[in-house]
Amino acid sequence: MFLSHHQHSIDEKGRMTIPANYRDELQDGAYITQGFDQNLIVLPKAYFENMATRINKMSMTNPDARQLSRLIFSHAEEIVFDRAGRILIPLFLRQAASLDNAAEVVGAGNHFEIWSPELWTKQDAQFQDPDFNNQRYAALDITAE
Amino acid sequence: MFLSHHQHSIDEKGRMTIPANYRDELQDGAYITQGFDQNLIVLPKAYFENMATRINKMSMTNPDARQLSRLIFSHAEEIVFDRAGRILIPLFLRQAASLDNAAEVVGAGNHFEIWSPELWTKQDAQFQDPDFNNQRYAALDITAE
DNA sequence: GTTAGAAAGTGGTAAAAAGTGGTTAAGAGT
DNA sequence: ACTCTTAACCACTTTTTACCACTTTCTAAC
Repeated sequence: MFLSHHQHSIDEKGRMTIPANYRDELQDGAYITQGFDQNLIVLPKAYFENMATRINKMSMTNPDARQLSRLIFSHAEEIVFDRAGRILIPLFLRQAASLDNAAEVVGAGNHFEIWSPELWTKQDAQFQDPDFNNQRYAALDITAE
Repeated sequence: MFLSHHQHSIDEKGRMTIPANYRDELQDGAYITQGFDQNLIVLPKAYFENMATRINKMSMTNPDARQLSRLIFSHAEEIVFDRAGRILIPLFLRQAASLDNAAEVVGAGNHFEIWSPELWTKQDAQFQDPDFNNQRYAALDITAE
């Protein structure tokens, strides 16, 4: 499970360290692609393939389905680690997420996201607003059992 | 069951001792995350995973689901004890709860909370006011069975 | 009530791991 | 064959984690 969030640097080559405690879950392979909110998403292989299957099942006559398919697949790449636990983020993905020389790596349960620090700061600020949180949590109906 | 409350210190590294009689219930693992009232909450593993499963089932194409997922997972961490029974509270959580060098550890039944002493004092003062208690809880129904 | 023992809480230190920057080697393309 | 790009490797710095030792508080027995 991908939790917490960490700020890491991106060097001129586009290399970024993946948090050490995330790497185990990516052992069997992983993919990076464009997210829905001007961010990037990284998914373990099994999860990505599951998603791919579902998208492929959608009707090709549905314009939205075609768009979704393009968004995910044409921007996806398999992830490769170097010895120091870094991955190379392709230039087109860095541009898509407005990434420069730093990034926020954000856990999201079964996957994690990569944000530009500026955009993440805005996003995170919302989470400090109690009213906002109450509304979101209400959808969950948290109970002990 | 987590009962009573204790004031403990937080050192420069962010370490805080968990009350000895709380530790047994966290034996199988636990998570710390942001609470609703400018505090932190600590949940036993089963409780947290139950919630996580529900969130992960939601569709990634739903913007609200994505928000909720980020809110919960990016602010949560698994708890690890050192030999002295302490946990490390990450800086971003300490900031979210206005924690400095001391904290109030507050039992809440199936989980417990961590408060800044100042905020807890305010909260606690309300409980000493009979009128406040009477009005506030009238709508909630508590029966033996 | 006093004292001894044990447990809990706190502070500090050293070893290990994580993260970052740079350099060299390999390979593709011209 | 040469140049440019990419990827693997190496070395350093910083942070983190595990361990150790001390002080205080609590418990229990005398």
